[in-house]
Amino acid sequence: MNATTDHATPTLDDVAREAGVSTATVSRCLNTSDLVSEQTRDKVMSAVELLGYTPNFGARAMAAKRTFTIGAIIPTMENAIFARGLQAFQERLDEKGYTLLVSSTAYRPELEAEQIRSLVSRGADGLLLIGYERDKSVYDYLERRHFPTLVAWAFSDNSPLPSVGFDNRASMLELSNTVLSMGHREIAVISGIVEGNDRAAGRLQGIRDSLNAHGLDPDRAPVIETPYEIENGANAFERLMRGRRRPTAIMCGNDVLAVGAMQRAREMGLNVPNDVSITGFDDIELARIVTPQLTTVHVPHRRMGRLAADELIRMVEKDSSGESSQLQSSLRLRGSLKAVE
Amino acid sequence: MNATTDHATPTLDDVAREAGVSTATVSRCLNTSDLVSEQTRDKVMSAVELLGYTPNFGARAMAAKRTFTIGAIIPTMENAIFARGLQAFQERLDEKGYTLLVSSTAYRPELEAEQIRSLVSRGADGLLLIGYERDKSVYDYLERRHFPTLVAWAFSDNSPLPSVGFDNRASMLELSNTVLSMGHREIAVISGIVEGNDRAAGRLQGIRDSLNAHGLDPDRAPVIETPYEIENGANAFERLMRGRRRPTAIMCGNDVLAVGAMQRAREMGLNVPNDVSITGFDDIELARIVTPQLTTVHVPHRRMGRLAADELIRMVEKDSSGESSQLQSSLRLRGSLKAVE
DNA sequence: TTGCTTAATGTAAGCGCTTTCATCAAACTT
DNA sequence: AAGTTTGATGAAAGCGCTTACATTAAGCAA
Repeated sequence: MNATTDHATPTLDDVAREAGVSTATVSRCLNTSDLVSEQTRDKVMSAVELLGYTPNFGARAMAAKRTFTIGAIIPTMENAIFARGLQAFQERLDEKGYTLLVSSTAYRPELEAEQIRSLVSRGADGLLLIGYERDKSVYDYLERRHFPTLVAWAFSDNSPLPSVGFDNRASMLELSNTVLSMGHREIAVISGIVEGNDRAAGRLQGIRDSLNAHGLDPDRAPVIETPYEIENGANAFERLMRGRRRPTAIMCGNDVLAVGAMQRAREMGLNVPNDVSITGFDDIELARIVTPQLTTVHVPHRRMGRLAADELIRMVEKDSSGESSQLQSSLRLRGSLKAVE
Repeated sequence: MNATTDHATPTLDDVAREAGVSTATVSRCLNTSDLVSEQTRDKVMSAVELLGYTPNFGARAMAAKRTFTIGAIIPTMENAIFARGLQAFQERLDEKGYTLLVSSTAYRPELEAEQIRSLVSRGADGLLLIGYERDKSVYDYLERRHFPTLVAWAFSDNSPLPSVGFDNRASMLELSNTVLSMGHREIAVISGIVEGNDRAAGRLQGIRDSLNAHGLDPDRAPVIETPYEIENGANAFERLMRGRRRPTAIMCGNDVLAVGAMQRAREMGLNVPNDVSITGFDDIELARIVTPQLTTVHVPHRRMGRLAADELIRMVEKDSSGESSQLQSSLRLRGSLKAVE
């Protein structure tokens, strides 16, 4: 049984034998090819080609203690919230010769620790996490191993890890100020689940601070917390509109909830923005697809992704112990928000 | 320097030493724990806990030749086309103790071969691919290794691999028949890129066959091929509507293109469906978010994902050499399609 | 010519696991 | 009591790589 008819996956040894050199030489060809003479390299590469050889990743990782793989754990892949930023993150990693491994917690923060372990055990060289709110034990685990880890989608001065993101509270506060300046006084909020999610909490706090600053009692504004799904936004909208104090503006924790709200408004025969104004957060593609277009907070997702990739690679390659950077968001005023008459 | 203050990742050896047993026993605890006495197991588990030990995936894969990991390669993660099906696929894998590794070709089929190699080298036990149209060398590579591989999102009798999917041509033919039966005679098509994409090709062929069956010349219908992105759908729409023969109905290769078309229609001041009817394919969430709602072909994505997971696991565990199954799609007639007056 | 440097390659250890096989004590047979 | 089975554990090989170190041949200076 020779290598060509053998059904097992070919190994470095097979290649070495086929090319008539040692395994060390084959390995050098594949990794540091300038250490090998051209003639030998050709021989080896032909053998690689002939056998259809692909290096075994696990073996390589074990021997080299390096994988050129970065892990990222995001709360969801379902909707587009993280898509653009992650795409940019990935593109930049690719450019620099790294591979991205993504996993999702499906918004169950308790799964994160397990997924971190999984990515670490798979040999990831570094890790991207979303937001800084998580169990201390997770930080301990990463700390103990000196594991290069970066936080994105949130920025805070007292994050235990370097972060690349924006100030969720301040961004939402700005939007809320605008809403109030348009004469709205009956504000309702459809928020993401705040527990374990600093971004959602920050956004909600932004609204409360804004109300406070305008002399309104934040505790009087109805708030519904619900997971980021279109259907949930729709249901929350209906509940709010059927409530005692009918809001003139509903501020949503993100665009997904806002789009759900708009959908239900249409189903209920309510006109946005004439009967009620609706705002979102993130400025995903969806925000400009709905009718009317959605007023929201634009986050520079692509830039955030690129910056995160650059910084994380710097950390992995020991050129940095992790620098944080803060990005600015900006308002996008569109048809779904209208001044009170 | 003992294990507790040591910064390196703890290994099986460390655990064994801490627990005062051999590495074999620790390994057995972690894998086939019924072979170990309760007393020993407790000792070992405490040590695992204490050290924060996580097995090294690569080493484990190398020794066990098994990873309980399944790879999937999809054309894009950007839009929601594959999201629902993949989600169901993943959920079913999870239930059965497998982990999913996803990578995307960003609609560049030439990247697929490389990604397959990457997943194989990472030790995937099986592979899910989308559609059956790909270079023969890819099939050879998989064949040579007897690598368990399943095709989804397409069904064809002569696929070189077992497949779980639906008949793209027949599905689109049915929709097209409906459009024609509503009196439309000036049909235009916004198709995905056909080359290297059997699903897109099948759908286009379905329209052509339908036209033919109705005594219309398929070659007279304008067709624009463009990648599946909202913006592209919008641009194609504009070109078609500014063309010489203005269509009364535009059939799109998927919902993403259709939504783009609807968006541009609105921007151009055209009313859907009064000025022009628009149809999609896939029935993703977006189809019911736009105004008017989109007429499209509903594909049972979740069921496809689950079936694919079940069958692939069966193949991996050698209980099956791969059975194909065909799913039925169904029409969703909504506001974006209207009969010609 | 001799000795020294350099380039190209080989040898072999070791990365962290799983698993076969051997060992040994305890628990049964008869 | 002697032999046999059973259950729990350990020793060590080997999975497929990378790399430190050793070796060899070639090139060069003096």
